[in-house]
This record gives sequence, C-alpha cells and structure tokens, in this order.
Amino acid sequence: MLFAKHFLQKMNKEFRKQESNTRGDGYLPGLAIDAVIFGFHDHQLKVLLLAYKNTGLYALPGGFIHDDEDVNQAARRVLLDRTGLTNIFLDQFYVFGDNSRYDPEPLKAIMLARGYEPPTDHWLLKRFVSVGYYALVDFTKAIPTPDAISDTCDWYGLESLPHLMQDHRQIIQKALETLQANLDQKLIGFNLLGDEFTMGELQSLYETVLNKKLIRAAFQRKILSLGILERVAKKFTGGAHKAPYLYRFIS
Amino acid sequence: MLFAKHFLQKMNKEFRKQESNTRGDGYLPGLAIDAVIFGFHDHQLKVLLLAYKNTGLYALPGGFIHDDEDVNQAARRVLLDRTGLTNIFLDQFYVFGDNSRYDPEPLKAIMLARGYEPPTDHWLLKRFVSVGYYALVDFTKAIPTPDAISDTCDWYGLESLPHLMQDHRQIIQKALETLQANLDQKLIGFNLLGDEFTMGELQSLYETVLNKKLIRAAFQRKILSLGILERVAKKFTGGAHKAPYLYRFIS
DNA sequence: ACTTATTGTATCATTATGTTACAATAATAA
DNA sequence: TTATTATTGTAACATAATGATACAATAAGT
Repeated sequence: MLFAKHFLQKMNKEFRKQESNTRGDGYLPGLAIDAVIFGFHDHQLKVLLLAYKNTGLYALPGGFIHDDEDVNQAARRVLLDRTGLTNIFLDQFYVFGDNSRYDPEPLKAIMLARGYEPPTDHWLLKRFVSVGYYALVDFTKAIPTPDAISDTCDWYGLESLPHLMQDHRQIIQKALETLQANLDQKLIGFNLLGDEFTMGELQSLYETVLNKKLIRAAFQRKILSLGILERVAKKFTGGAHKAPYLYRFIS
Repeated sequence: MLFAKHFLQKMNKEFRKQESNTRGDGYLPGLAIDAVIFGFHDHQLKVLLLAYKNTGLYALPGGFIHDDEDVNQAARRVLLDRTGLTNIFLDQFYVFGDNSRYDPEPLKAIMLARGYEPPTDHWLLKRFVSVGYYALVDFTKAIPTPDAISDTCDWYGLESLPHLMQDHRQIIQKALETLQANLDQKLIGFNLLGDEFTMGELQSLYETVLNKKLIRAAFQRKILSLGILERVAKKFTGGAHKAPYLYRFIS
C-alpha cells in the first residue's frame, strides 16, 4: 500500500514534469507510444485501458520517449509501469502518422481539468506520430496500474470496449489483426496463458483470437507435433470427467 | 533533359530549404523515412541506393515529413521522387528508434562538403527516429533519380552492396525478412515483375526472394490453383525449346 | 528432319489435415 | 459400490495438399 502510494506520487511527478516543461525538454518531440496490451480471461480477449480523470475519456496506455532512450525501451517502460511485468512479448505493429490524427483537444482538456492552463505552443499540444506496440501478457500476473492522469487502469473485453479517445479503437483493431496473422507462425499465443495450461485452454485461446471454431482432434495433433509442449501432470479440475493433462511451453 | 534539369533544381532547392532552415520549420522534428526499394532483374534482388556527394557514402533513399503531411504520404513522395512511380506496393515494416543510431557526423560532412557550416543545434544534426518502408517496383519502369545531395541513384544487387551509412544495411536486412515472410500470404511478388511474365520468371523470383529451390511442377500447380493468374498468349523467346505462356496477375 | 532444352501437365507417393469413433476416467448420482 | 456423465487422448480412416517422377509438346538451332 505504501509502495503503491509512492508509485503514484512518482507517476504524478513524471506528468507534472511533462506538463510544466512546455518545450518538452528531455523528450523526443512529436513522437509517442501506444501500447495494446492483450490478456486472455474467461474465454475472452481483453485489453488494458486507462480512464482519464474528469474527462470521461478512455485511452490506451502510452507515453513519450526520453531523448536518450531507445523507442523499444520506452515501450517496455510503459508496459512495466502499467502492469508491473518485464520479459513480456512486445512488438511494434504499425506507425500511426496521419495528419488527420492531430487533435490537441483531449490533452488540453486533461490539463485544464488538472488546473493547468497550457500555452498554445505547449509541446504536448503539437502533432504527434504514434508507434503502435502490442504485448501479450498473463492476465493473472499483470497488476493494472493507472498513470498520473488517469483514475483507473483496467481490463476491457474486445467485445465491450468503452468509447475511446482519438483513433485508439482503430489501433486496437490493427493490433488484433497483427496478432491473428502472427499467432500460428510465431507461436506467440502461449504468452497469453500461465506457465501451465490444458489443451482445452490453448484451443479456446486460439479459437478466441482467430474468431473461429477449430477441430479438437486435429488441433491437438498439430500442436503436439510441433514438439514445443512438455506434458507436466494431470489436472484435477473438479469436473465430472477425465482429468486433462497440463502442458508447459518449452524452448 | 530539360525536365530532368528542372527536377534536379527543384530537388536542390528542397534541400537548401531544409539546410538553411536551422530549426526545421515545416517538418516534423526528429522523424525520418527510409525506403528500401526492391527491384528484380537478372535473377537478382536489387535495392535502390544513393551515393552521397564528396563523401563516399551510400545510403537508402529517405526524407522528412512535412508538418501537414501523412507519414505514409511522405513515403510515397520519396518513392515518386526516386523512381517516378506511383501506385506502387509500399508498406511500413519497422521503426528504427535506438538511441545508439544517433550519429550527426554523416549529415554534417555532407553539409560541410556543400560549403555550408551548420550550427551545432541544427535540426538535421539532432537525433532521428526512422520509419522503415519497403517498396516493390517493376525494375524496368523505375527511373532512378538522385536527390539534391547525392551524385547517383542506382540499383545494387543484395549480394554486392556497397558500404552503407549508419545502420542502413540492417534496415535492408529487416526489409528482406519482411518481404520473405509476406511473399506467400500477401501475394505481393507480382509487384516485382512486369505486367506479363512466364511461370519460369515467377518461379525464379520466388526462389531468389526465399533463397531456396522450389519444385517446378508443384510451384506451377500451386500458383495456378490460386486463380489469380490469367493466361495471355505464348511468348516466342528465341530459345531452342517450347515457348512458354505469358501470364497476367488479375484481381 | 533431327536434336535440344524447356514447358505444361499427368501420375503416383508422401505428408498434412478433416472427420469419426472409442476407450479412459474424474466427479456425481443412484 | 456401481452406474452415469462429460471430457480427454488418441486411433483410424477419408480427403486434401504437396513432393517426386515422367512424358508428350514444341520453338529454334543444326
């Protein structure tokens, strides 16, 4: 609890720095990061969203890049700050750089709501190009943590997203398409599950991501033939049926 | 000829604008585009490279983004300026944003060689993040055209690249990996050929890109089964053998 | 007219995937 | 204790995709 308080104070301080520093010294100008952080729970794909204070706006976790920081590293920092996780699958998927995205109003509203009146040439009100990242995390391990300017940080099912700021809904859509395209080739699905899982859970994950039914026998045969799973033990679920095996992803 | 001269003067004017405008007004700060433009000729994959004046440096075609321009549109502009082509396959593949890329020396050398001594805080000497694009063009239709600060613009085989500026070789490598990964799924290979081509040419292209031999009968059967090719006419090549059919890509 | 190299396609072999079936079994109910 | 139930793991067969081989067709050179 004390830790959390310290953390929030630190976060708040970070934004105050960005806010009062009207020229944006110490940050790469005009470049931001947006992270689509996927989790899997209750047979649903979820994404982590922030609710911004006093504005009724929802947004993807994001941030800016320190002027001596790798862009990829900045994305890892955002991921760590919002979930507490490191060593997570994280990859770029698209740069959102249309001029039509430019809209200073949301951030202006947020700053005004904080009691700060920014000059019109404030760096945060200029045009930003955003690098989109997607991350796959273990839903049970992530600790959703709001940033300085948001009230809440929580999971939302892809089917029931709230109204999102700017083009964040399209960003999520494009991230989902990337995930679907890469699921088979790169074998990244396991990042959405815990260390141990049943074949049924894995199939449910695949069906959810790809949004289509898969044939149980063929799925199991295919996955096992890849030689990337290790059978661990039986799982006694409490269901009125044979207990499934637990598997672990190897190599 | 007159047209080419006009064009070069216009190009030169553009760079003079970027050079003398030490704050970079009118451009997005710290963001650039690098384009890996692939062509296919003589059973080889080639990329378009610029040789920079007086420096012995070779580099990928690139450019900056006007402050009211879409990033993707800026990439199309670069592609048009270097090849004269529009309506070309062009896609983002990666953002190169490591801090270790930062090296103002090459551009400084270029400006000095032009007889211009930039101030140390000149915008072109600051850190840049680069959005990588790859394009697939018809080798015979492209007209390689140098920009204001380069002597030549020419095709170089992937196996015999000259010494490249900064991390441009890694950028080409990553572009090639993206092309290989997308060749089958997105059916983009046809963009590297002319309007009409033989099955042998198409197979040679696939073998070159994927860097492996393919089985002729299986390749032909597979490609034809996709229903994306239309048989046009016979091609009388002058070879001492049966004349192959010409195909055209449809839909 | 004969030779040569290449093309288009047929045929069979092998591998991968779709489909059905069934024994094994953990929890529940009788 | 024993039957019931739902689910799992895998075998078995059917169908589809791909690999491998063969061969007739044929432009152009000899």
